[in-house]
Parts: sequence; C-alpha cells; structure tokens
Amino acid sequence: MGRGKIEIKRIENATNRQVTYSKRRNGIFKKAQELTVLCDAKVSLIMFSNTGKFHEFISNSTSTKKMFDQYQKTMGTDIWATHYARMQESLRKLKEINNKLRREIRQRIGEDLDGLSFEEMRNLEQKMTANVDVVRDRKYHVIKTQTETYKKKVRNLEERQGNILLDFESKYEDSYGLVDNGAAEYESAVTVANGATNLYAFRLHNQNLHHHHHGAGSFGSSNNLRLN
Amino acid sequence: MGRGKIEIKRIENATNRQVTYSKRRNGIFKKAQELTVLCDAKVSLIMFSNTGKFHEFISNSTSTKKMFDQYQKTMGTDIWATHYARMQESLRKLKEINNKLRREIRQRIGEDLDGLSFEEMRNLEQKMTANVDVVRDRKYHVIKTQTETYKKKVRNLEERQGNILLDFESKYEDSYGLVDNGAAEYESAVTVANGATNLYAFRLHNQNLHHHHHGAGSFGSSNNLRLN
DNA sequence: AACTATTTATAAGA
DNA sequence: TTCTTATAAATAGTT
Repeated sequence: MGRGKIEIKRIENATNRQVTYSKRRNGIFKKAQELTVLCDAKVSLIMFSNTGKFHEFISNSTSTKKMFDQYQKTMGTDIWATHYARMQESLRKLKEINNKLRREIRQRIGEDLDGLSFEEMRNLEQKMTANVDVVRDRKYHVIKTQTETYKKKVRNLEERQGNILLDFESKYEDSYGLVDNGAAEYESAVTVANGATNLYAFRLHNQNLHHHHHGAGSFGSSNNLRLN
Repeated sequence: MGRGKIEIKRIENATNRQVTYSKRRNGIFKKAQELTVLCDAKVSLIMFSNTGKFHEFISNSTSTKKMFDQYQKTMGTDIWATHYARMQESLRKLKEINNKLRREIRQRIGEDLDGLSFEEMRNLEQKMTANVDVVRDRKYHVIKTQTETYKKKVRNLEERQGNILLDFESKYEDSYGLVDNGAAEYESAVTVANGATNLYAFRLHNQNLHHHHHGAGSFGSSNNLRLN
C-alpha cells in the first residue's frame, strides 16, 4: 500500500526506517483504537523502537497494570503473581499470628477473658503463677549476682586503697614531716589515678599481706556489706 | 476499506462484532509483525475481546516478561513497584511488632530475661502479679456465675418435678389401683415430655404450694447444693 | 471461509 | 516533520 510494493524485511536506511516506524506506529495505534471501540475489546500495545524510544496504546476502558494482571491470570504464569501471592499470604499469616499473640498478652494482663471457661481460666492462672515464680527467681538471681559483683569491686577497691596506703607509708616512713607536704599529696593522687596500671605491681608485693589484713580485720567488715 | 464506510462505534450485532474482531485482530497482528521486521522494533500486543477471549502478539526478539520489565523501567518503575514496596514495608512492620509481642510473652513466661535489669525485673514481676490477681478474680467470678446458673436450673427442675408429682397425684388420687397400670405410666411420661409446655399451667395452681415446700423442706436441701 | 467493491494505509516524492 | 498521491493492503458486506 503505497507507491510501490515493499518487501517485509528490515529497512537498512535509518532515516527511512524511522519514518516508516513513525507512520506505521500511528497506523497501528489507530487500528487498536478502532478495535477497542468497534468490538468493545481491551488492548494493550507497547512498543520500543530500535533506538529504544517507547510508545504505548491502552484502551481507555482499562489500564496497563490491569492488563498485566489480567494477562498473568489468563496465562496462569507467574511473572510476579506468585511472588505477590506469597507476600499476600505472608501478610495474612503474620496478621493472624499477631492477633493470637496480642490475645495471649491481653489475657495475660487480664483483658479479653470473656470467652474463657472456668477450666481455661484455671489453666491460665496456673501458668501465670508459675511464670511469675520464674521471674521472681530470676530477679533474685540477678540481684544476687549484682550484689556479688559489687562485693568483688568493693573488695578490689579496698585492697588497692590498702596497698596505696602501704606503699605511701613505706615510701615516706623515713620522712614523716613531709606527710602534709603538697608534693607528697600530689604523688599520692597520681598513684590513685594510675591505679589500674599499677595495681598488678601492688598485688605482687602485697600478696602475703592480704591475709594479714583480712585476719587482722584492719579494714573492718569489708566483706560483709549491706549489699548482702 | 470495505464495501461501505463504517462509523467507528460499538458494533451492536454480536456475531458481526465477533467477526470484525477476528478480522481486525489478524490485521493488527500482521501490522505488528511487519513493524517488528521493517523497523527492528519490539512490540507487545495484548488483547481481550469483550467475551474475555485472550490473544497476544509479541515480537520474536523479546518476550512479554521482558516487555513488562522494560516498560516498568521506562515508566519509572511505577506500576506495582509502589504497591510492592508498600507490601514490603507492611511485612517489615508486622514482623517487628510480632517480635516485640513474642518477646513480651517470652518474658512473661520467664524466658529471655537476660537483658533485664533488677528494676525492670521488679516491674515485670509486679505487673505479672497484679495480672494474675485479675485473672484469679475473673476466675472466681466465672465459677460463681456458673454455680448460680446451675443452682437456678436445679431449682427449676425440682419445681417442675414436684408439680408433675402433684398433678399426677391429684389426677389419680381416686383411682389408686391404676398407679401400676401401663396406660397411667404412659400418661405420666407424656406429661414429663411436655413439661416445658405445661409448666406454666402447673405454676399457676402451685404458686402457693411453693413456699410450703420450701418451708417444710420437703424436697430436701435443694437450695444448698455442693455447687455453692 | 471466500469474494470483491471500497475504504484505508502508506511508500515515495516533494 | 508534514503533505501529497499513486498504489498496496485491509476489510465490510455479501455469498
């Protein structure tokens, strides 16, 4: 249909090809529109030219997304239908689980008990009582552990303090008059600040003294704090 | 293009419409194929007739799925991408809520308590104890209600039974010899079976007797069942 | 499903 | 691109 008959094969001249694409594209769109109206059909027409240019026709009675969905339903294929369905299913299940969890919690805080029989209530109460016991035990365990941790910390601190005192005494025992000297006080403070670093050294030469301290009770009831 | 010019509007004759659909469908498919070859283009053509019949054309250089993907990329990924993203988000949120609910329950059954401080444990225990109290109260309420319902039922049954007996006695008091008669027994059974229907009548002429029964204790400890 | 008188699409040229 | 126009192609109505 034109000045001459053409063979249906790729048009090598790019300009020609582009012109023909444009003309025939309009033609096919017109045909699609006519089919839509004449036959009350739904048509989705998507095309990309060889240069990547995009054009589409869609019957005004529908949308491209609808056509995609309908296509997939018809073909029974799963482009993303299965994925979509799987997500829907996941959502549904999660919501269901969610509701069950919520109900369980609500029952455990004393709401939503209307549907329960006496037996169910009895079971629920028993479970809850047992669970409270577990929590209570755990609580005691925590406070006990915490107390022991504090106890150890206190013991360490006391030991270190004792060591510092001993160290200080041995360092300055032959210059008693300097005890109130500012410089001496400064030294002491530094030692405390560096306590962590020096602690091990202190320990080494006080190992034997420790029992002595303990036995003599020279640091008072250090191992029997109120934290017990 | 035909024996006569036609107006582009819905063809009302169904047969005609179907024939035209068929002819034009072939025409448009041929055009699509020619466009594909001549212009090296990619075409996806999907159509549904008004009767729901499906037909498609796809350039042999591509596939419908590829066209879908390319379409979405071209359009800025916005057909079901947002829908998809929204679902993903919903899923994520639901999972998060779910985990929180699970954790709460696990804590309430005495698991997953490792992260809790003493204070938190104390609060949890207090909450749980209070909640158990609520459940226990509710349990008592249920058993009490249930007991009272049973009590009422028993009272009704006893009353009806008494009425039947009274009725029976008054009916046959002057023909004592018939008590063991089969017919009499049948009558009695019928009366019992129709108890509900006759109950009101019985009640009417036994209203005064009721207190008497009660006071005399002639039906035993009917109002002091073990259900209390 | 085939026929064919017409309409429509479009190839080539401007 | 758009218009023109000769000609090919499509198709409405008919058989």
